[in-house]
Amino acid sequence: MGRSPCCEQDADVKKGPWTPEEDKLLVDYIHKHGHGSWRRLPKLAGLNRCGKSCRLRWTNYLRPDIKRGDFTKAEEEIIINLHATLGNKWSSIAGKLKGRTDNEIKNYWNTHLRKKLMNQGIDPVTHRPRTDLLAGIPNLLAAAGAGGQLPLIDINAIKLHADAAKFQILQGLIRVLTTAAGAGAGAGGGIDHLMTTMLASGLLGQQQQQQQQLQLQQQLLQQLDGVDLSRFGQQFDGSCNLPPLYDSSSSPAMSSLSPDSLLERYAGAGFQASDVMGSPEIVPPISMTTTTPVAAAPMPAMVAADQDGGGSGGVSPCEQTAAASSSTFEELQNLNLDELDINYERCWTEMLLEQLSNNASDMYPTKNNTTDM
DNA sequence: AATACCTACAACCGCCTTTCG
DNA sequence: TCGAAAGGCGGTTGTAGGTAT
Repeated sequence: MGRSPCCEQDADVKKGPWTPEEDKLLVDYIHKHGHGSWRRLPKLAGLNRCGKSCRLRWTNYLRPDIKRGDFTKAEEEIIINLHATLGNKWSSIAGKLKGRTDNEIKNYWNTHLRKKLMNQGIDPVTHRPRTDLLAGIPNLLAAAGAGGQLPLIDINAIKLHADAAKFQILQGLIRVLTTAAGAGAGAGGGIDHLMTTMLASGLLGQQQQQQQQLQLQQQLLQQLDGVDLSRFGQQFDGSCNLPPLYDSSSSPAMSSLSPDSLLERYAGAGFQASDVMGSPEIVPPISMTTTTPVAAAPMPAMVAADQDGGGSGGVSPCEQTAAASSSTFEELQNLNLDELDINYERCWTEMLLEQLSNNASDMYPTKNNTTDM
């Protein structure tokens, strides 16, 4: 049994935006007498408002120590770091940012930071890389099986989604390094600055844990050394405009693919991906009859499967042609993200391949997914 | 110019915890 | 110790201003 609202008994109290006159009455009264009992304050101050409304107006807007204006980069970093630890404990977060109210931080999170993280490929709830880009694939394939007629699947779009998922994992890590490096230039480097920020924000207890994570990020940075990231045509804080997985405008002859062949193509063949990342348009679907693969580097999960003796039992076509291929994604794929001891439960390739193979084997249980292209 | 839609933010609501007689 | 009042908190809503059609 909850308490009744503080002003329920007085239906005549004013609601809505405060006028400058009301603000002045409230400020003048508090400067003279202090707020005392909030419930009694409105009557004493000559305001037709409920005490709770007066308290909120004072604490969120009129208090003299409130800092107005845009959030700084450093404040953003602190909010993001604290949110990763504390969750939606806005008042606790506000306690670490002088002059900012919980309400202001909450609003800023909901309107700016949440979207910013999403665009960077980071789940704003878990603060880990988003996996939702892969989430639609099982439904897609299930729909193909249930309907009896295979959908129009833009294979290049699937490839693009998968690459974007991987790319966003990189973005998440790179973001930490690049933003910290920019803010802390000349003061001992990005990592040092990040540590300083964390110390300042009261996260001393988390330091060692974070340091371990930073070491992993440094490993990544070493692997990125020499890769010209500007070639990918993406801003690290920008969003990826991904094409739909279905291309409804395509003719069936152009793009109908069984889950089997989809799996084969995705896992074994590789694609000419050099144009994909920089271009927002849908790449024309690959025809079923033009199957000459232009291989990118082998995906680690598939190489591992080959080594286990399953599948082709030998060198895959993509490995045979990898040396001659020229893909924008080669450099990223060669990063061997999967071998990094990153604290993600599963890498993107495992998730994608598992989803694809589960659906394929459900629909075609006896078929063997060998690459024979 | 009118309308619809979107975004940001102030304010409100309802529940929970703390305080106090 | 108990219950009501007061304060605190997080989620949600309302609204003003900006932008697109």
